[in-house]
Amino acid sequence: MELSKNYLPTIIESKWYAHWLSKDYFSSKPDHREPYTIVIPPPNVTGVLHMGHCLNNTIQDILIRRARMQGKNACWVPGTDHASIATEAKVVAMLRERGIAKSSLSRDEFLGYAWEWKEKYGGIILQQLRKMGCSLDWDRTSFTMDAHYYASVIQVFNDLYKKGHIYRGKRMINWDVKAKTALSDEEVIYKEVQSNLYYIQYPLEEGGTITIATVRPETILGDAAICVNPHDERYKHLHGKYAIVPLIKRRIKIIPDDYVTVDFGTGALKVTPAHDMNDYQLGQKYNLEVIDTMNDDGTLSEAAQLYIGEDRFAVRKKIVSDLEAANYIEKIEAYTNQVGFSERTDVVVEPRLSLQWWVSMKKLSNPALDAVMNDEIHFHPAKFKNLYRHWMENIKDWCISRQLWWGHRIPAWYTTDGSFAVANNADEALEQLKKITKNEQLTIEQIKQDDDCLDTWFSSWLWPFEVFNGLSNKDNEEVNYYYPTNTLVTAPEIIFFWVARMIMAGYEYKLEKPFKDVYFTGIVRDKQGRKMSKSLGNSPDLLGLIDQYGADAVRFGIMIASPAGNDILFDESALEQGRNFNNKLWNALKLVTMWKGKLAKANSKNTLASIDSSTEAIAVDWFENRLNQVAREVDSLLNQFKLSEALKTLYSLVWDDFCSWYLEWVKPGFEQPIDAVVYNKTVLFFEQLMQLLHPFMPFITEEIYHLLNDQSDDLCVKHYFATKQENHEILDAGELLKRVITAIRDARNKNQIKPKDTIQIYIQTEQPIAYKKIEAILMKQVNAIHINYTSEAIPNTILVNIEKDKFFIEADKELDTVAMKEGLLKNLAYENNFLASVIKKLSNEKFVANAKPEVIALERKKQADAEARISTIEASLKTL
RNA sequence: GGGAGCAUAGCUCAGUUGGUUUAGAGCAUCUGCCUUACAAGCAGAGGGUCCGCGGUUCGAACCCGUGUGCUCCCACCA
Repeated sequence: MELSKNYLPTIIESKWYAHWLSKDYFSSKPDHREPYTIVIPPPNVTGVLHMGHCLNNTIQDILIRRARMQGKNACWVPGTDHASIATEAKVVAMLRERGIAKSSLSRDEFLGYAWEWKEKYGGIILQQLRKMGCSLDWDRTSFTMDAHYYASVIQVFNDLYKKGHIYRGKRMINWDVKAKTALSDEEVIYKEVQSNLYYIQYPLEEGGTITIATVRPETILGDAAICVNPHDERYKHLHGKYAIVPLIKRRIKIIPDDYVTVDFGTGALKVTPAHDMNDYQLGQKYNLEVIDTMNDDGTLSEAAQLYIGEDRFAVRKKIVSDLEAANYIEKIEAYTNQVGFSERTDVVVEPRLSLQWWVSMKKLSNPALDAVMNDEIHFHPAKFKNLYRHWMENIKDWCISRQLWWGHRIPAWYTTDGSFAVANNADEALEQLKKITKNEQLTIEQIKQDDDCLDTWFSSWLWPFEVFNGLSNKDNEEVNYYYPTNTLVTAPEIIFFWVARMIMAGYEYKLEKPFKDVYFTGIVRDKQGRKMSKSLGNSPDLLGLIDQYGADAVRFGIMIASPAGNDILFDESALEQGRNFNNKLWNALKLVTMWKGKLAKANSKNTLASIDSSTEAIAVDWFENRLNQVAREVDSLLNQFKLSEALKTLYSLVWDDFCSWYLEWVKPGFEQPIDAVVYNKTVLFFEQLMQLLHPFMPFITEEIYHLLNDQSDDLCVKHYFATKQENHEILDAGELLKRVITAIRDARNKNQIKPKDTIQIYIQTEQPIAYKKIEAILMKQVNAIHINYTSEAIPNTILVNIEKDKFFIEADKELDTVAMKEGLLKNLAYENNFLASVIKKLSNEKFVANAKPEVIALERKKQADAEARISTIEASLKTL
């Protein structure tokens, strides 16, 4: 079969993915084997694949494919998250385009549209994962609003309520005025903003004024007090006196409290309990009136008295000009401050007082904190333990209600008089409410379920067990087999949102950790180090990249640049490197398959020792040892989750050791046959390399595996070969050969001997046997026609020193003795300096007295070796 | 404001308990090659005050202190 000039991934990739699926290789059932389980961090059902997913899922696929090849029962569970805020926002936007307002729909009608949308677009990201080669068990595809999942969420809510961990309370919360919903603290992103600091004079009741500074002048309509520091001499005479709020003329008290900083602004703070977290706390302390001047959409309410129904930012402008007109503004300063924005809708968050559902975290968090601190759950890299501890030790209650329709509806029912009951369904709630209200006549029509939904994370924290129906069908065979899962791969950004909470839910509901290892990936940034984001437009089109470079190249590119826990700077040139690597493999395949037609008959013994030329025996022996050595290294790196390093190591093994050295060493001369034993060994090595690489680059490795040898099995499920302990003598012999070849090639280069010009080599050595063995390879690799041995220097030749041995290169060429001398002198200077530093060390009595014997022995050897090299160089200089 | 982390070649990073490290790799750069697998390639080379300063030690890229610069997390002083 004719192989294409370059590797063409597209057809090959879809061919193998379809083949693997048809063989059911990715599906897993409990059996006698050791399980290896990963649950995917479920992407938003609205999501499309971006670089973060690419990194994250490539890592998971590497781990899963490796486990599969280790003979474990690998199970990688796919799925999506209903992502309440994000999805609801998309559906609302879609409806708006069709000219439908959400407010014109009933809840059921809206949910109808939402499900329709989910069915149509919800699977896109899962299809995209197939393109990347991800070996997920598609039969297990889960969704956080599947019927059993929904039921479990409701059950957990009921259970935590019964245990007293869930309560309903009025609190200051972060309010998203666009989505009209509460946000948890984690969903607020603070950004630096250029604001103004307005200095506003409030008239004092007894005459005169007091000036306060604020960035939010529109909130003065809700002012309930002015607060000053008790020790501030400027205001001591005003404690307990009254000031008048401009424009609306409300009378407010001046109170002292340590909270106020003397040297900020004017040292006087206006207190607006309804619209600021800290002011609210002051309000509680001094029993101040809470005047909520804002509606849920960010417009001003009746309570504001002025500008009713107008937007908060419009009002800010208006009130400033009105205050200026009435001479209340003393001055306006430019001021940079941090303002909270909604993570989902990017509007300025409004602190707002509201009645919400909460989870009390303290008790739930204790076992989860311990599990990570005593390494029952391992974090990779471990530095995230600190971060985790800090958050867990200062954990605050979790606001879980969201004013949305898309999600798990809060299972609480209310009567018109405000009584409520938490239950699994309306009927149960009715029974409870009859008792609570002591009204046996209460009917189901008279009670109403809470309109709100639960925070998305309140469902995703059950993911590691509920994908196996672990709560809805307790202790079933599957959950018992697969749980706890092995590795969670996720971004450090969601360590609190999700990781911490899964650990809590795991201990609460399974009495067991949800996973053994957590691998935190870095954040994918662009070349300039900026985070990839839609608004910056710096996220590349992943599917476009896969089309352009191939999935294997994309996987390679993203992995080669991503050390564990460090951010990765994404650069398309890494994908080029990946593509080039694929091409290199492809060309090596072309070379080896070319040999197939030209096999020399293997002799009867068919063993390496029988190969008539010792040349190939050495090459084969060396590479076999090298391959086994690296296979062990890679295994150890992967055990430590050093995936990037493992890939780099394999890359170098394939490119340098296999292609640049080994294949060149065994390559037969033009039109010459290759020994069958060598050929078979070479094919075996190539297969083993493909095995090692398969988890990283599944497609090309599978293709090459089949093209090499027409195998009936598939690499995807083939178990790893057993590695052998490497022989260091053989490895050293290989290294020596490489060194000699490189040094002679360098000498050829420096003396401008054309590649086609042949040379003769004279070796002066005490160990000719070592070189006899490698003569043939050496000649081939440096284009020498003869290798001779000599006991004395050969005049008019180029000299190369390797340790104590000398190589005299005879070429049909004028020699540049000046340059050679310069080179030798440079070398000599280096060696002399080195020797001096060693001697200095050895002549230090304290060193000899204190250092370990093996360290001293080593220094002595360094000295002897350096001295030998120096005398060799000196001798060479004399011959010039 | 509180905390964590990082600083090694032009770039991205390795460098295990301090001693085969006057420091390695990939990419980029330079030189020579269209050598029958591969120019998306081959061969070779150059490139570093291990952020500054001080200390511990026989010995420091590594440990300690300090300064500088960067990144992230938490808090959110109006």
